[in-house]
Amino acid sequence: MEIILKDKVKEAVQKLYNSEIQDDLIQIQETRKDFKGDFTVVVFPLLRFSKNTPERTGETIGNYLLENFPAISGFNVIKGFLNLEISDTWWVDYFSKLAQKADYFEEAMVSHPETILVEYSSPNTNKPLHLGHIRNNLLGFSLYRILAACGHKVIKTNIVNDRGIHICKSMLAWQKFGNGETPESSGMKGDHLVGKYYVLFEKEYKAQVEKMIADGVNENEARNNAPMMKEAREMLIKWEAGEKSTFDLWKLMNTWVYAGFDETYKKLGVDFDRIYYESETYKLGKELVLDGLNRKILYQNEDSSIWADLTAEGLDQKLLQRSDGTAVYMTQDLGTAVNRYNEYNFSKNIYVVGNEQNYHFQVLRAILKKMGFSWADGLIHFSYGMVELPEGRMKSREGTVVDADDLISEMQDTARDVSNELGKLAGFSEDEKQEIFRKIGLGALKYYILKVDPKKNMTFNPSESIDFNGNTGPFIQYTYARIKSVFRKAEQMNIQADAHRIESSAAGTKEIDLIKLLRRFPEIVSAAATEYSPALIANYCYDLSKEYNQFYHDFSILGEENAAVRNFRLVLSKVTSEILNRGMWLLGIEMPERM
RNA sequence: GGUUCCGUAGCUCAGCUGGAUAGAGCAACAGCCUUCUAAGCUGUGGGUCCCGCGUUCGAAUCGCGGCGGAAUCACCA
Repeated sequence: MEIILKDKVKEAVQKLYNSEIQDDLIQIQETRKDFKGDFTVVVFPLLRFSKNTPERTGETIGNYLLENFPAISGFNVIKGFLNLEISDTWWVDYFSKLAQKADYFEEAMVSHPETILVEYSSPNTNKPLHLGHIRNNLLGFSLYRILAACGHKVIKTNIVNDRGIHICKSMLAWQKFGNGETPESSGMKGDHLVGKYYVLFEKEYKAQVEKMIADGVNENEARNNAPMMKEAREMLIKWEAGEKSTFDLWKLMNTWVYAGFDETYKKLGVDFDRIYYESETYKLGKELVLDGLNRKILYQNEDSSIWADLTAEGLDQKLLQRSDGTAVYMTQDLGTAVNRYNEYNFSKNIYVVGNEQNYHFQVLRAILKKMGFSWADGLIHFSYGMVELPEGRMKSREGTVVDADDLISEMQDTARDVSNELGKLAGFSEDEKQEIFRKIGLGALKYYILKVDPKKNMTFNPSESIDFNGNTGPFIQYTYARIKSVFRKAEQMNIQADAHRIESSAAGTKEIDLIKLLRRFPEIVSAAATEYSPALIANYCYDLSKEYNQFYHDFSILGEENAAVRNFRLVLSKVTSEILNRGMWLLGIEMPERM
């Protein structure tokens, strides 16, 4: 509609003032709620053509449109704003087409689909997943769904950081203090068990450093030479050399961790198309580094460590290979990026990684470009903010890290308690109830996290996150469940929603308000895809739910005597529920039929 | 110190490429269940959009300069 109006205004200016005018001078927007009308033309930019006051110009253009454009049924001018009223017939006609559409994503489809890799999760195998990872996983998965809904070919990738000195730390601690403990023997989830030994390492290491400092060693030296750290470094060298016992232990502990991760991913409802392991890509990274050295793009120190000089790019010197010949994080990432490009020939490779690594990705891209890979421009760091607690940052040392598994089960427990308290779901089987509680608990958690702008740091307030009122996932789920309930009743009464038989006389202003919101869905999806922001969809779904709830409250649907009006409201309800369902689907949130 | 990001109600957050009187939720208070689900709806109170300057018909939005906060600048990942 906006596009048609734009053309019409353009035509009006041309006819009335005899001037050709650029498109961007014509601004059409939805009229604010407190004014009469549907669309507003901002006339200020047009004054230079009319050479007249804003009011007179508005009047003149308004009159022209009224006479030459049947969809317009009236207008008013307030200050410099020309408010156009669109006839109900036009709206109803528009809605009728929308309601008969099978695919609500159609208009959001891009004309040139791309191959896009979305890298997310990227866990370390030495720690279980926590709240921060949840944000990562939810954002990544949702981004995948949004891009795919727009028609792109999207591949979900997950690179597992399964090598490096940090892995050796938990292995070393397990060797020293583990006494052969396994997930089976301890009853612990594998990732939690390995995490336990990582913490043990840090504790022991810290104690050694402190002791050395107390004995007069300076801090840096103590950190470097503490026995635990030395042993870990030796282990890494052994591992890179492929020494069998080290390698076997590594493999064993990895299987524990992966089993643990899979369980958590499954609960969260996320998955991957292609999993990479750094243990498989770091060698390519090392080759690249050597190649770069040969081509004099990189340089070597006397201690034989290899560096990139990025001062010309406004960055620093960056280490790419240690003096002992082992790879660092950056080396691995160089390898993975090249590996992926060779495999998929992607146009974009989106990394969902926290903003603490902004610098890392700047450097990664700079090095790749220096090496001559022009596709490095397609590497996009989707940088999201930290999750903080009301008391501040999560600190593992203080035990304030919110564990992903615990959080998920707590949310479901709360869903159960609230539901029972409200006396809902009587007469359902225990399994059915569990399934509903699962959807609500997860819905609350996911929505709470996804509704905020990804790039901002966010506060995770536990008591707020389990609130099911207001701008929350369960509120939207509730709206949906309510509509479903209407349709269950309608079926009993043998009433159907018939999108082919919508009569324009049945529309009121409240209905048209809802239609206006519904029509924005494709636009929101496109915006979410280009701005990488699931939050846009979340907030849209909330607005729509709120609008519908008011509608629901104001009108009787099934009790309505007039069949045409009843049908109109039913169709409206139907479309609302479908769009809510799809919107939430893009966020990875499931909708319960009842709650 | 360099780089990046953030600063909107007591709290958590919206506010699209500049547009009319800045919006929700939570918290507080007051109402609404014989009806299609009250996890809802209605109302009241609550603002120096961090500060200043600039750009222009018009700035929470754009630019510059401050102030405040976060992250990062490791032979950690």
